[in-house]
Amino acid sequence: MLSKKCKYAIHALVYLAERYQQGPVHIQEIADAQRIPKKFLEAILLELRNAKVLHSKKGKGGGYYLYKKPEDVNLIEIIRLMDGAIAMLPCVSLNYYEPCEECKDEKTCGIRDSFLGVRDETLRILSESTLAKIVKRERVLSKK
Amino acid sequence: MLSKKCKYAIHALVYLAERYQQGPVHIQEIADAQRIPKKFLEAILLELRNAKVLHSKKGKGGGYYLYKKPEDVNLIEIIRLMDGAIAMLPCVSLNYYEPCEECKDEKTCGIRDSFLGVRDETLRILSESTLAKIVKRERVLSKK
DNA sequence: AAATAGTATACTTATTCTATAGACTATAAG
DNA sequence: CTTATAGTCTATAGAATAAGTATACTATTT
Repeated sequence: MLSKKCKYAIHALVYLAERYQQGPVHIQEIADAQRIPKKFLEAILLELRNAKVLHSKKGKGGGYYLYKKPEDVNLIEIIRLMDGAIAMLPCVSLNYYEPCEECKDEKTCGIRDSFLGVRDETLRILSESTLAKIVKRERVLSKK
Repeated sequence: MLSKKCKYAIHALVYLAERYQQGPVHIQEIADAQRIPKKFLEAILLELRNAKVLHSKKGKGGGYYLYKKPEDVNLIEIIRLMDGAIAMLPCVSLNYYEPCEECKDEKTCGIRDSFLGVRDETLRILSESTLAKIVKRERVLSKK
């Protein structure tokens, strides 16, 4: 399961993607709209800013705004930033690889293969899921 | 990531699957072979026994043994028993469904779809991964 | 009867998650 | 140039969960 932090991040980013290129959005507005504790949201947006996904503008009329294009931010990137590894086992993780303590020999491990498959499919689906696609999908769904 | 408990369970079950229909295996033997703390393993095997995956025999010469056939136990079942939901969001979980607190309206949520896809693929791959297949795979791999 | 081995409950410890507090810094506007 | 606004940063507190341990009990086999 994704952490709350990660879910908050996704919702905040979708919110900002809906307002892409419409100027900075005040953090309090995002917190209110998405019902996210403001201080918690601050920490999240700060991380996203350090990862160059967002930019911020200080002072009156300031706030956060999407730096990358909505079609260039996908769910994989967000999840990795917030929750870390995507894989269900450390030994099949691309970015957070670690040998399994439990395994004697990775090469003859019959368990790995299944989880490699899961990781590949997860990666495929979630990297195709960009903020642009999510916003588009919401617009289509809400018009029905 | 899977919990240690879940990884231990998988390894213990694979160990028992390798010894299917060869009589009960003493818990200490499994603990030693897989380097699992014995007391922790007891709790795990007990749960698997209550779920009718394993049976046990008490007294001298007793131990645990696979009750279901190795081809009828898959990774999905084990993970569900040990860690709960497979899905990354509660609102796309089959067995542990809960509405998302974060969402206003599930029907117009653009995020859900992606995670539905991930869940389906994960389910497909892991339900095909039976203990029998894992054991077979290990035998093939170790002969190379 | 004695040894073996599984069953059950309770508890500890460590870690992570979620959330909050408060002081600080930069910017815009008057 | 002052004041209000709004983001930045560090620290920390409380709750929940995970991982492992201790102890007592019950059932079975020989």
